[in-house]
Amino acid sequence: MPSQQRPARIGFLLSQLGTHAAEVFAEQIQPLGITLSEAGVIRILGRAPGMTQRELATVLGATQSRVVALIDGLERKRLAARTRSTSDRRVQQLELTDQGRDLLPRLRAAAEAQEQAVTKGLSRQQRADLHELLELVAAGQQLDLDVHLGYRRRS
Amino acid sequence: MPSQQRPARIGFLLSQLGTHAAEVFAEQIQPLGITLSEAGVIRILGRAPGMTQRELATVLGATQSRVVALIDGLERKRLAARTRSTSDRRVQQLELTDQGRDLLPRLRAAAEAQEQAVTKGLSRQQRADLHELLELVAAGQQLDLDVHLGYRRRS
DNA sequence: TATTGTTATACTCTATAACTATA
DNA sequence: TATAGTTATAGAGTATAACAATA
Repeated sequence: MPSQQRPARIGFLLSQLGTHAAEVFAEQIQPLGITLSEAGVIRILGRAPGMTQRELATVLGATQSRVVALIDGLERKRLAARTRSTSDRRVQQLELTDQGRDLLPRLRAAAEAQEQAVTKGLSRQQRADLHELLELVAAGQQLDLDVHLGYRRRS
Repeated sequence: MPSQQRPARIGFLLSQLGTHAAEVFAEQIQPLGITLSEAGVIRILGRAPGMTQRELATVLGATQSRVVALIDGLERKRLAARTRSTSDRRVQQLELTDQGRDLLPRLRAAAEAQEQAVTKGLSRQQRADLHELLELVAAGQQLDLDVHLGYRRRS
């Protein structure tokens, strides 16, 4: 029997299960040779090719210098590429390479595997209920579900 | 309309809402002058005074050197104290100071405020359902609900 | 020899600010 | 002047490994 005196709160459970879910996903993508942050960028660029670095920074909630480092890494891995915009030569437009695009289905498969692992032991109905309630919580928090915030967690 | 093509999965929602919940809690404790990690340590020491550094490392899933830094910080803030064990002088036993113990009710209040903020917009019944489902997920993942894992999230 | 804690060191993620090239 | 991106630098948090004191 642990020393827990009262039942864990929803906020605490969310925080802990969220960390756990991210760890499970990180394990799934580990064979792909990319980090969680990189996976997030690849997913975003897969959906919105041609995005500028500043736009990506806004979507991620990250600084521009962080985006520079992130794209540097993806370029080194030949997964993304920068192109100077012809209309405004200050701007870098971002694209996935063919190799980067090849990762998209593998990221979806990893997400599916994570989903199975995390909801292990829940019935189909329980999964549906949980999904609905989490969407409801997200709606109440005005969160943009299109963005992965995991890496922004602070100490 | 965002570019989301399919509904967010439970794993993704958990990860994102978990980060958000942690951020909300971090805001709540910010006036207390402690970090999330420190709040976790204070909570643990409040429940299990006399714990050794190695035990704390195990509970946190952190390294011993991380615990050294963590306790150094709490000692500097006069919130925790080390005492050499008389039976085994290699061991440091950890205690909260009076000042550290004074934080316990304030941490509980912060957790309560977080809970209200995160579950805003849910009915009493929906909160109960969500709580039950999250406990079920946690049980399936063999997580120790006594420990805050947030700071272990990797990139 | 083994264990507890500590220190030294390094790597990643993050942020701020100074800098460049363009506009 | 203002903006997009870059570089330099610094501060957390994390990990590993070498070390000191004690068992």
